[in-house]
Amino acid sequence: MSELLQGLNDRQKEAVLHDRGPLLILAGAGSGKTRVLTHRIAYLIAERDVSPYSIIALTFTNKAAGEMKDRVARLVGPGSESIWVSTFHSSCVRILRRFIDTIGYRTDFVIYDTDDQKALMKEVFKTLGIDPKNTKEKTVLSVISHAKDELIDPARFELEAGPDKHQRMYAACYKEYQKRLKENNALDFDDLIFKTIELFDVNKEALAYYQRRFQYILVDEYQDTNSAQFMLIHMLANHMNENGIIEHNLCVVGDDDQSIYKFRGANIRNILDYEKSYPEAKVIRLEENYRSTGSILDVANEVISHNRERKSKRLWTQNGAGEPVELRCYPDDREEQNAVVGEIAAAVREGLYTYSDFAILYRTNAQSRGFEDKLIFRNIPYKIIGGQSFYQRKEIKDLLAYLRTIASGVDSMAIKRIINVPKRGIGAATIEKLMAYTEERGCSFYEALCSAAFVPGVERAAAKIERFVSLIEGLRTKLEKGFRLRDIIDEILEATQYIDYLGEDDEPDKVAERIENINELISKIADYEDSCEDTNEMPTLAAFLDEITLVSDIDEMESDADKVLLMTIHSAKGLEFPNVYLVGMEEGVFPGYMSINADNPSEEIEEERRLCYVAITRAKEHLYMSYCRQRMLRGDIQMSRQSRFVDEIPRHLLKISGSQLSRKLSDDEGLKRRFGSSYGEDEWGITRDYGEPKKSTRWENPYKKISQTSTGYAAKTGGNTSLDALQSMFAGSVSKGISGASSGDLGYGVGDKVRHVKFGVGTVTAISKGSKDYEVTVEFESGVKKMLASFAKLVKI
DNA sequence: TGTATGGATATTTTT
DNA sequence: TATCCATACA
Repeated sequence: MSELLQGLNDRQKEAVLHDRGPLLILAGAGSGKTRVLTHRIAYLIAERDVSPYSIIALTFTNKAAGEMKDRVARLVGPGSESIWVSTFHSSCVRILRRFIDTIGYRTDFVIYDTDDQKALMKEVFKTLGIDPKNTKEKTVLSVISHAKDELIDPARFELEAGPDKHQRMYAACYKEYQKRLKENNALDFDDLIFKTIELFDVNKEALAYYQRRFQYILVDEYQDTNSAQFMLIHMLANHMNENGIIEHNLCVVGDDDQSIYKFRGANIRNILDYEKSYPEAKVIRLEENYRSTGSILDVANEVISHNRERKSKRLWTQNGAGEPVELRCYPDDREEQNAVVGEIAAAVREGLYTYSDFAILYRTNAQSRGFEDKLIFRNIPYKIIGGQSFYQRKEIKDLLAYLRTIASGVDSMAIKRIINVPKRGIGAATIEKLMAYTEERGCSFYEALCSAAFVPGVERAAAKIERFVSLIEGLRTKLEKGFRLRDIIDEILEATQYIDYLGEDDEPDKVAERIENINELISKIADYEDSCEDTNEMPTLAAFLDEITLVSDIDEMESDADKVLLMTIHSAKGLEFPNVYLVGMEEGVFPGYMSINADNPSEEIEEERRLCYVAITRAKEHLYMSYCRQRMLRGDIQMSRQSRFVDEIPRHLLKISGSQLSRKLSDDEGLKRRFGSSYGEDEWGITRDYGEPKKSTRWENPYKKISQTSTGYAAKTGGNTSLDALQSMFAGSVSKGISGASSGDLGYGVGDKVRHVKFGVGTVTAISKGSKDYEVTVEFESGVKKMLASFAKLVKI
């Protein structure tokens, strides 16, 4: 027997051994599907003489792709590099970089992220005279995105829009938006898939080339594919071999119970109807779970069994029952946060677990805040996944915009982002005029910049623009000369004095963090260049930019750090943790009120239930679910009831709070005092009275008050001690007021009496240096005013 | 050109 | 409650 089959169960073996033809693997959570996929690939190569070159494996995340690549490499050894293991999007980029010129784009196209899309849509609104008050860019963009998911192009959208006013407006936006993307030689994320299909439609040779090449296609997380991705896969799989037979060597792996991305266009019918698309398909169910205890799986099975639209399946394990799943009820969200964080602290203190053994999962990002406060307060290292990702940070986007500007000749979005960052005195009015010129001449924005001197109305800014253009040109020359990318970045920082610019506003704390981020970007660039050296590839700016626009937060998660992880359930998909706290199990939170009040509640609730199933099955050893009697929601206190998903779990499967909680926390006086020893024993009868929620407890984040007055200190990084926080905050407020008073050229200084045209006589209390002007604080009789020196026209008396 | 401020607005988000 | 945006002033 091949050693590739060792240690696999019968079902898994069957999946690995399956020869030709369509295969659907229904892989329950934790059933070892990555193992099956990687072993299948290895088996094809080792035992069936399939060339690595003719295998493609498609995933949704870089993380999944990376993992699979590593594991296949270990199994296959040299030669595994020629297997395409990548995300849908990167695969499409790769294809398009080679062939997109046949559908009218240049092969050096740029990829627009959400911010770029929004900015572009803003311009579309302006040209079409759409009032952004009545219509939001985001709404239109999501309409367009859904259209693209369904492969509806602007022309067809218009056709189908009919007489409906809104639809017609969307159609107009779609058309204009697409036109502008093309002018910028840009594609958005959805286009990457859409345009690949368009390419295959138009350019049959290209399609035939890839069909011939990819004899074996494997797709991970198949339940999350949308219609466009479905089409793409099926086009590729529709290859007729030399005997005139279409084999459909298409192996898809997925779990309909874990389909949680409907809102992003995922079409659950793709997996439910796989056998309809391919009647000859073989279906294999992987139901043995290697991750969780029996107790956890019992709960998961119970919850998901309430869904109607699903393929029947029941997870089981040889792991043994383990500890029962616990359910807790807390008087309010604050108590929930304290209890969870306190318990983690206690468990680590006792040496039972390390911080990284714990994950706190919630339905909405907003719920992370409270837990974060408590973690900071107790000085527990943590990491919040999601929210603002690294590449969305201002300083990173700015620098990337410089790189993009250098890389592309026609992408205007990037230029507009940085043309006045740091401030160069090129304002909105100037840009407006340049845009008009662009429109008139049919030239690109950059070309307009180059001939700024001839653009009507920008004479005054022309010199400044020229300086900007020569900066970019200089950088381009360096790039062409073969300078390393890391040196180019240094060059940019140097030439623009970017660090100084950052220092001008924001608290010192934030500035330090931003500089930290910039350093991280530089080391990422260096990493990229080094990795290219290893593989003998030419490091190009374009390739680097591709790589990072297609990366996400969770891809970057360092698994070695000992930190408590906090994330939404969506982000947790595919991950596992020894101990999971599933918090906020309340009607209105989870399932969210949006799904409860949706037009098609049953469908939406089923999706939420799948989400719940995903959350439960993340836990390996312990699962703690909790809910609150009342919670602060959008400003006011809301009463809430336990989630219907909790109702769906038979009582005997749950350990409902009780003694263990209070015993565990006996050294935590705060909790003990508040809850009493019998805290939480009465969840099901809502009898016990917890009294009025306390407005402020001793667990309240002590910085909160201060932070509001000192322009909002917010600890974003994990592991800050409270002392650090206080100190840096103090430093921040001090340096804000009195520094930089060396301003002799103003004709007055701190302590001088001055006269203002409108406010009369006052005393200067502070002067601080802005980008190119001084900010003067003056105490008038009518009150304290802050003003820019050049505007204030203050006269010393 | 920058900032202060009021008003609207508030799931989830692999790329 | 907090956050994001467009608009009004200095």
